[in-house]
Amino acid sequence: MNWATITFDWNQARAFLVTAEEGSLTAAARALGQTQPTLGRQVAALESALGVTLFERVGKSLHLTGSGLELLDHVRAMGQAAGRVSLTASGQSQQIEGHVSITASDILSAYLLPPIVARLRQSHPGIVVEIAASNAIRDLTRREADIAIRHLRPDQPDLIARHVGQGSARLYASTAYLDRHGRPSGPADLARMALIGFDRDGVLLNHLTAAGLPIGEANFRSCSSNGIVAWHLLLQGLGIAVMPCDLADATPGVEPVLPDMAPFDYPIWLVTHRELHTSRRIRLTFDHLARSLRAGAAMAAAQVGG
Amino acid sequence: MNWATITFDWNQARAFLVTAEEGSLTAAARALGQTQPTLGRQVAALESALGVTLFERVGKSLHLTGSGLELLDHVRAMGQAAGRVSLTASGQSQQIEGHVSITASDILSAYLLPPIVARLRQSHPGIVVEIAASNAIRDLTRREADIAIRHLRPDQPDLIARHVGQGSARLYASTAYLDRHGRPSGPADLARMALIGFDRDGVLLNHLTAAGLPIGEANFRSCSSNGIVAWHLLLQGLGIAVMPCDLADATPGVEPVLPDMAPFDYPIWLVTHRELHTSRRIRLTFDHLARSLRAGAAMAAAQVGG
DNA sequence: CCCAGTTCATGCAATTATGTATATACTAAC
DNA sequence: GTTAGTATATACATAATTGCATGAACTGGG
Repeated sequence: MNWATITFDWNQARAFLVTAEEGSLTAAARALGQTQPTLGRQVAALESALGVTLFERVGKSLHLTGSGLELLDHVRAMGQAAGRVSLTASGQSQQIEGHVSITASDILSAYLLPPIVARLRQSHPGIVVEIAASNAIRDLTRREADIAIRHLRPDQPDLIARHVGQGSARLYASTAYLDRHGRPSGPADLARMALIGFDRDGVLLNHLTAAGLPIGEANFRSCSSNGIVAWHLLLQGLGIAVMPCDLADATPGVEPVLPDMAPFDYPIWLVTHRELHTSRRIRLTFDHLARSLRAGAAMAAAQVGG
Repeated sequence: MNWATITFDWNQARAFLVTAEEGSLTAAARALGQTQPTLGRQVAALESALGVTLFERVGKSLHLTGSGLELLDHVRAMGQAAGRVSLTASGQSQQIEGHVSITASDILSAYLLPPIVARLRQSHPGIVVEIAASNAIRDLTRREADIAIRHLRPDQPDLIARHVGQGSARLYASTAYLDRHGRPSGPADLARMALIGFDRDGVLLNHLTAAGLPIGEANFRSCSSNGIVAWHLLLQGLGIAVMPCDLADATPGVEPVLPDMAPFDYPIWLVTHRELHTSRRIRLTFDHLARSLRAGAAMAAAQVGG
């Protein structure tokens, strides 16, 4: 191998990659945790080292040149390989100390995970947990998180999934709202009531009409893709929403709507990347989450049953 | 993309790659033009950053751990992508100033290229030429040289080849040797004479017996894979060797053996990588070599014919 | 036209990495 | 056992890189 050809500065290549992908030096600096002057100098140094103009400086913004576009392909390949290095390294790392990122829906993140993480950090203070609360599904194969809590069984072969239990959800509203608008005695009464939705694309609507509820788009008077916002809309008496039983049942001033209706059951899956499951630190977190969620789901099931 | 995962130091990754491939920090430092302490610190820093032990320090030598082996695959992919970056960059570079490496057989390198390179450097002082004299075929796809002079038409599709003429070779010996051992009057007389070979694998022998010469392994009394050494063995009167006509005919004290025999003709191909042919600097060198070699071959052909 | 909001470039101080020289440890051969 | 050869670790002075603060230039909106 002719090593002389790869003696350009690889960190400068990374600077170029992130700058090109993010669109500006400032954004790249944000993404990499460096500063804009540093990135600017690194890209300039790479241009000088390779003898190629990568960006055209047209005042404010940087525009990729044709040469830059050609090079970007290969630098992107470097980046993907670097990602695999990082993934494999995390998997191989047998240290307990270190960073673990968990992604889950915002409601789960806010109301279920904190006590679980607290116990984990008590028993293993070296583990630094980052919770990425998001209702968008993070791509574990792109390393957007180490562990994900999902409600669908993942089908990608390079992911490991464990079914840790069943969650239940029902229709809830605040006592104030029900006092004002009356408590529905059967599904038919819902037609005239206000519902709080999660999104605009009607997934929730389809789900509810499939359960035989006589509602339409007009029933959704407010909505938020953020589950916690939806929860607070409910608390403020803006209407009826589907909420996890264990959260709603434990909240004073909130009561189930149509309590005799069967709850919606959803599975809880714990998912991680196959490579990461060999990491002691991540496996430990994974197992702790599995135990805690299983216990929590059992407790919630007991609550619902009782 | 989650850039946070690739924020480990990529130069440290390169240090690990070259150290693992070369087998020691010292060798890696040699290969990269750095020093052993630097490489040692970079590898150690990478181990610390990734939380993985890459090498086991058993006294003198470093042994890759299992984790290191796993990671090496992906770091190697980074290196290959880096090589493509470098290749593409050289191709995209429109600068005349810069480095061009040429590989050719040692005889060609020593006796034919220097005046050609001298003229090139006179007209374009910014071009720094490196001549890699080697009878081993360098791999242009691995960027072991920018331009190669070959005697076989290359068949790889990503290489560009131009046929720049025909070279001629004959059997030669020093006048001193022929005075001592007599001048053969026909091919049959060669059986008792000393030949100078290029290598041990008999390629030359096959070539000569195919031409109808009655010789065997026993005729090769001396040999060197280095063509210049073989040439000096000839000059010292150690026997008969196949040599390019334009070199031998221009050397006093050297005369052809069996001058009526048809010369061995071999093609001269100029080869470069498809990517590099878009580079102004390399294309200029390529064209200069093509012109010069074509003229040289024509001149030599005229010499042989006359 | 001006102004807020961004973005890239530059000067300077502090940090960080690098090379030189040297010490130490191991292997192989006589 | 001893010695030459080779490899990795450490101390310190030097060189390079980084971040901060600031300036300059462009975009879009009122």
